[in-house]
Amino acid sequence: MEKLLLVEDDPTLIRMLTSFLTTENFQITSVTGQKAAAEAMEADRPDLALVDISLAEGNGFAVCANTKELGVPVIFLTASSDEFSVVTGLDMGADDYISKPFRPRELVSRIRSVLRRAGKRQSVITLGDLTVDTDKGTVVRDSKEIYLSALEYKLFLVFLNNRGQVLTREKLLEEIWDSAGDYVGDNTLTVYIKRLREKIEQDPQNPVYIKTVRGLGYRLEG
Amino acid sequence: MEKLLLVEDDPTLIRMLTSFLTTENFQITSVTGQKAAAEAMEADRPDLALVDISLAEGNGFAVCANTKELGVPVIFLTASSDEFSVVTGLDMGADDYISKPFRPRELVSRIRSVLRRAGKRQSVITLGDLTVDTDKGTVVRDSKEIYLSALEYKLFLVFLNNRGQVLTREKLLEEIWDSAGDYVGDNTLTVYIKRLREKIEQDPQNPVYIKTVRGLGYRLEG
DNA sequence: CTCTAAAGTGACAATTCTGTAATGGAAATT
DNA sequence: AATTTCCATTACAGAATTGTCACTTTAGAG
Repeated sequence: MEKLLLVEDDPTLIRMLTSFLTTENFQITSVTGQKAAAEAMEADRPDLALVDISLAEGNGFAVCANTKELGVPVIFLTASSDEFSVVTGLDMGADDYISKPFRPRELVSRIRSVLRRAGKRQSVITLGDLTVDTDKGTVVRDSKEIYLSALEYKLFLVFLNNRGQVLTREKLLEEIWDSAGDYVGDNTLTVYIKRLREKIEQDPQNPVYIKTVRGLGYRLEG
Repeated sequence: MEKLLLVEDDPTLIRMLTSFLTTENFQITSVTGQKAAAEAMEADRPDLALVDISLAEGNGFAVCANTKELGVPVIFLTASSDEFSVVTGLDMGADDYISKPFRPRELVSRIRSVLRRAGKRQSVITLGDLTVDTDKGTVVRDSKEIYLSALEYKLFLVFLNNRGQVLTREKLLEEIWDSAGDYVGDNTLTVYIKRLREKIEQDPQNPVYIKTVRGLGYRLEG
């Protein structure tokens, strides 16, 4: 069941949308104003945000910038089919756009369409002088390919998909030696970190990418 | 420079759009009717298709189904903001939708927005009893993971990203032993195909996924 | 400062990967 | 039917991966 965040001022519209979208099996949280939106975004981590452009406090575009950072897709709601808003919104990276008054069925279609696309990810990820192409399974440093073994590559992907977050040793062991549970020794991971650093870091002794967070685990700087 | 395919009956609109989109640095090919669209799709491999729903011969939805198979994103053009068309179009997997009359600037914004998203790919690919998660770097068969070596995995990715197409031995050698050129022997590839088949096929002697096309190369059935 | 827990390192066998060569078999051509 | 060509298979060494151990270093707490 998908969580939607509705950022809207008009109480009537909030009531209508909440009621309708609930029957369509979405879970709705609604907030008013830009600040509340930012907070809810952090706390709730919705799967998609519906944002009214014409907010009293702050404007919808600011909310959009915020959601883009967190990787949450956005659909804009706007009062008129104002070309300026459409162009600005889409160029900012909004995922879709619907102008009031809209038919509920159309809104649901657009929501589903955006959610479908949200399951996709950029196949090329860049990080400093590193470029990972998950489409080809390659890692390039300084425009020449470096060879990672199967497990080193998997380990690196775990970091890439959790950039900026601290990953505990347990979590990493689970992710990579999954089926085996904790059969492999705890130190094995340490050794893999070392090996990975030796391949991706300029100076493995002073890692820039994979930082160790003593007592907690490791974190990939993004 | 991106290639667009315009599928449209109205000559006036064709002329207008071609002229305008050319100044926006797109390369336009325009066709009339569903059959011509299918042919151009194969021959031209456009980056995006603009499809008018109300075609005289065949209808736009049929064209959409075709483009989806080839992985080409679609934007629908429609005469009126007819809710039925929007809902049907989006539920079919159209990437966007714009109703006539539209402002040229808005169309360009939508095109750019769709092209931006098109660079993304599904991170989970399913093929019969196989599931590849390019986000985790894993391959699962029958709900249990199978281990592919780094090169086997890369080889498999090349096939997955070119499903249904015959890949010559040369092309495959280039893709995987790239930097080395043709240093590795020709037979090496044959051996890798065998190894890959042994891991992903139920009956490696009678492959279901990786078919050999005698004299040409190999093809992954999709 | 000293001690201790946590993380890093180097070295090691066992296993697997990687590329090649030699051989065998099937499809197309003559 | 014989021959050629292309692909499949098997076998095999050298190289790399994988997991573990014993040991050193480092960071932080007392």
